[in-house]
Amino acid sequence: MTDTKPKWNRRKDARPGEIIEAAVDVFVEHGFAAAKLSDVATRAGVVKGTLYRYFDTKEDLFRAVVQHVVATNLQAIEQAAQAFRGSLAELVPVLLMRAADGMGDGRVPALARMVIGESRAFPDLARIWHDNVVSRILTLLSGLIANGQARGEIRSGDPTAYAFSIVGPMVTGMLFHELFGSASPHAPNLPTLAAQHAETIVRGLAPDAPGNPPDFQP
Amino acid sequence: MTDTKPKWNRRKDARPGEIIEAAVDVFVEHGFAAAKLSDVATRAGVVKGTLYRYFDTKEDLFRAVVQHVVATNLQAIEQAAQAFRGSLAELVPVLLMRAADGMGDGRVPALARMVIGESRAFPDLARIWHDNVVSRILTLLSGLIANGQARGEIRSGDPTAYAFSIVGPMVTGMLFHELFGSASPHAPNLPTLAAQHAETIVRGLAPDAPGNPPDFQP
DNA sequence: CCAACTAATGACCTCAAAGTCATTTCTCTT
DNA sequence: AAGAGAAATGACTTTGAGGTCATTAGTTGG
Repeated sequence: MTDTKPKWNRRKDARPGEIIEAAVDVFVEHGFAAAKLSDVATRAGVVKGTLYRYFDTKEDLFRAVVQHVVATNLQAIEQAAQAFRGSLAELVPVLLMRAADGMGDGRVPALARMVIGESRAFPDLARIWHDNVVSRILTLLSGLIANGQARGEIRSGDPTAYAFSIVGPMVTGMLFHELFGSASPHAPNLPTLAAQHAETIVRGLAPDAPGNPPDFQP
Repeated sequence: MTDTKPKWNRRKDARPGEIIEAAVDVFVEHGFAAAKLSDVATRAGVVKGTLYRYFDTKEDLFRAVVQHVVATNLQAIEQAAQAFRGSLAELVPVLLMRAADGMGDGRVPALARMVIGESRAFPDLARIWHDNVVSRILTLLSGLIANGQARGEIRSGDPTAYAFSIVGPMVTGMLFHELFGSASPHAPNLPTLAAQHAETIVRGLAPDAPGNPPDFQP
C-alpha cells in the first residue's frame, strides 16, 4: 500500500480550458456579480488560488468565457450561411429556423443576456460581442440583401435596416424566453415564429410586380 | 441675525420621490451592482441612512425605480395606441415612429437593459417588466391584429407571432444602440428603420387577394 | 410655547468575496 | 536520482459597500 496517489497533478495545459468550462456554467447560472470564484474553482476541481495563476482577475476570466463561447458557436452558423447558394427567399426560412431550434446549446442566449447586463461595467465586453457576433451576422445578411436588390429580387431600401427586419423578431423572441420563460401566455413558439416571420418578411421584401401595385386595405 | 438656517428639513412626502429620481440616474449610469447607495443618497441631497427610512434594501429601491419608470412612460403609449381608430396599416408606422424617436426619454431602454441583466438575480423584476410593459403591448397589438384578420385586412396566422414581427426589429435596434452606441457601422438609424420596417411589415401582412380574402366574415 | 414625535444624521458594524503569498508537492531535466 | 523549477495549495489579508442605531434636531399638536 505504498501506492501513493498524488494530492494533485500538474496540468498546465488542461487547466485553463477546464476553468473556463466551469466558469461558463457558474456565470450562466448566477450572472457575473453573483458568481463566486470559489464556486468556479470547486467545479473545476481546483482551489481558488489556482485560478489566479491563469487569470489575473474575475473580469479577465469573464472575458475569456465570452470569447470561448463566441468562438465555439459562431463558425458553424457563419459557414452554413456563407456556403448557401440561392435566393434570400430560400435562405431566410432556413436561417431563422436554425436560429429557433437550438441557438447553439442555450448557452449563447444566456451569455448574451449577461453581456447585455454587464456591458456598462465592462464596455470592452460589448465590443467583443459586437465584433464577433453582431457585426458578422449583419455584414453577411446586408450583403445578401444588397445582392438581391441588384438582381431585382428585393425592394430598394437600406440593407442594414432590412437585416434588422429579418432577425429582429427572432432576437426578441429568444430574449423573451430567456427573460420570462415559456410560461407567459405571450411566449412565442420559436419555430412557429421563425416560419411565420420568414414568410411575412419575404413577402414584405418582394419588389412591386409590374402591373401588380401594392394595395392593402385602407 | 437670528436667521437660523436649519441643517436639514423634514420632507416626509417629498423624499421618496427625490430618492427614486436620484436612484434612477445612478442605476442607469452604473448598473445595479456597481451603483452605490451612498451616491444615490448624495444625489438626493440626503445621507445614506436616510434611504433606509423609505426603502428596506437596495433591491427594494431598485424595484421602486423600475415601477416608477414603467408607470410614468407607459400610460402615454398605451392610451395613444388604444385611442387610435383605424387600420393596422395606418397604426404601425405611427407606433414604430413613436418608439423610434425618444422611447420616452432614453431611460426606458437603459432600464430595460438593466432589467435584462439583473433578472436572473431578481426574477420578480422580470415579472414586473413582463406584466407592466411586455404583456400590455403584446396584448394590445395582437388584439389589433386579430381584429384586422377578422376584417380580412391581414393574412391568417398567429397574432402573437405577428406582434413579434412588428416590434422585434425596433426592440433589437434600440438594444443595439444601447449596447454598442451609434459608432458602429451597422448601427441602424432608428427613424429610418421604423419607417422602412413599417412599410415592409404592412406589405408582408397583407392578405393574398386584396379585397377578396378567402374566408371573409361580415 | 413647550413637549412629544419622528425625520434625519453620521459614525459604526459586518461580512462576504476578491485577491495574496509563503509553503508544499509534483514533474521535468540532466 | 536529485534538485531546480513551477503548479497547486490553503490560510491569510483586504476592502468596500450594504446595512444598523443611538443621538440630534426640525416639526407639530395641544
